Amino acid sequence: MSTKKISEGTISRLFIYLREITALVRMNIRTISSAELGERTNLTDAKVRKDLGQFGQFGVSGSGYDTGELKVALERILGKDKTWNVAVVGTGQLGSALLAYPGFKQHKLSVVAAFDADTKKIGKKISGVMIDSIEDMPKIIKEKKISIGVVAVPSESAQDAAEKLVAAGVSCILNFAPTSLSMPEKVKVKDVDLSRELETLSYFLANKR
Amino acid sequence: MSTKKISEGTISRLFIYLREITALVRMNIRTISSAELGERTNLTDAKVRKDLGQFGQFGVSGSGYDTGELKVALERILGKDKTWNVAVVGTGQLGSALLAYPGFKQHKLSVVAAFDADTKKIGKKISGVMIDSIEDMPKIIKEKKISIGVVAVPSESAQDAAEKLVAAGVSCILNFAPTSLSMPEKVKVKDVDLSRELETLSYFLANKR
DNA sequence: GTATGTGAAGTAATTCACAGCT
DNA sequence: AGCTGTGAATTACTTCACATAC
Repeated sequence: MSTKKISEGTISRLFIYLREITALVRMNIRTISSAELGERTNLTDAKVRKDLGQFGQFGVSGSGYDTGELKVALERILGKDKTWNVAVVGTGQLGSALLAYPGFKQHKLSVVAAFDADTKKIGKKISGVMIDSIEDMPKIIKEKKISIGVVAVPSESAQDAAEKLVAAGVSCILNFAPTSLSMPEKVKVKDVDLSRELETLSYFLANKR
Repeated sequence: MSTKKISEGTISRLFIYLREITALVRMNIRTISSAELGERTNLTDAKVRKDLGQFGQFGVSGSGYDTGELKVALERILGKDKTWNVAVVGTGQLGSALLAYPGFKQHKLSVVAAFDADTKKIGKKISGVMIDSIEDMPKIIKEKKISIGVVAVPSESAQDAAEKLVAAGVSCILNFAPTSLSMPEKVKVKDVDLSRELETLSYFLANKR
C-alpha cells in the first residue's frame, strides 16, 4: 500500500475501467491497450496509463494489459472483495426508496439498519429493514458493525443526523440533503445532490452562445 | 456576458452560495462577508471571492456583500429566471421515479414528454406525462421545444437513446445509465451515477489507514 | 513494430497575501 | 479598522513525448 495521495478523479475512473474490463472479460477479449481502453471509456490513453500506474505496473510493453489480471487487480485495489454495512437515517420518501434500491447490494453494501425520529414508525419494517429509534443508534451501529451512514433527512436535520452517525462510529457519510455538512477531517463525506446537477444544466442552457 | 471560461466547480459552488444567501435573506440578514459565507458553506473566503469575482464586483470593501443584491445577481447569472422543457427516455423503475420527482419543477425544469421502446406502454400516462413512441421523438422534441433529455434506459441502449435525443435537437443530456456516452463537443452531458458514489465509499473504507 | 511507464511540460484550480477602497 | 478584488505563488491535474521493454 503506497503512501502517495490518490485523487478522487482517479478512483472514480478506476471504477469506469473496471466496468469496461469486466465487459471485455465476458466477451473473451484477453488483452487491451491503453489507447483502446481510453477509446471505450472516452478518456485518453495517457490518463489510463497514469491512473493505473499509480498502483503498480500491470501492463506488458508492446501488447497492452491482460484483461483477466487487470480485473483482479482493480477489484483488489477498489475493495470490491469486502462487504460493508450501511445505516439509513430518515425513512421518508427518499429513505424508503433507498431501502428498496438494489444498487447497494450490487456494490457489496448491505443496508442493515434504518433510523427515524418519528416514534410512530419505530418497530415497523421497510423493505425488510427494521426502523429503530435514533436513541438506539450508538448501540446498533456498534453491534452491527456499520461503517457507512446515509443521510436522507431534510436539510435542517442533516447536520445533526450526520453528527450522531459519526459519534456512533461511522466513518463515511453519504449525504442526500442539499446542504453542506461540516465534519471532522477523518470522516469521508459524499454529497449526492440531484438538484445541483439539474441546476447546472439550466446554467449551461442559459449561457450557451 | 464575459468570454472567459468558467469552471464547473465554480458554477456548482455558485448554486451553493445562492442557497445560503437565500436563507440569509429570509432571516433578514442584510450583509455578509466572504469569510462568513465561506464558513457557512464549508469553503474558504478566498474561493468565495474568486468565484464571485469572475462575474463582476458585487462586494463593498470593508463591509462585505449585500445579501439582497447578491441573490438577484446570482439568480441572473445562473439562469434561474427561465424555464426549460425536459424529456425522459425510458419509463422503467428509474424513469417512472423521475417522472414523479418534484425536484424538476422546483428547479424550473418542466417534464413535458416521455418515450419508451415498449409499444405496450405507449399512450399510457405516468405522473401525468404521456408516453410516446421513440419514432415520434423528433417531432415532439421540436413541437414542445425540449432542450434537456434524460436518459433512463439500460446501459446497452443509452448511447442510442442519447444520439436520438441529440439528433432530435436537445443540447443537454442528463445520463443515469452507468456508461460513458460519446457525444459531440457542443452537447452538455451530465452523468448521475449513484453506483459510482457508493463504490467510492467502499474504496475509502478499504484503504483508510 | 507496438505499447507501456514515467519524467518533463503545460494547464487549471486553489491558496496566499496585500494594495486599495469604504 | 475591516473586507474586497486580484496578481503572484502554490498545488493539483492533464497531456506530451520518449526511453525502454517485449
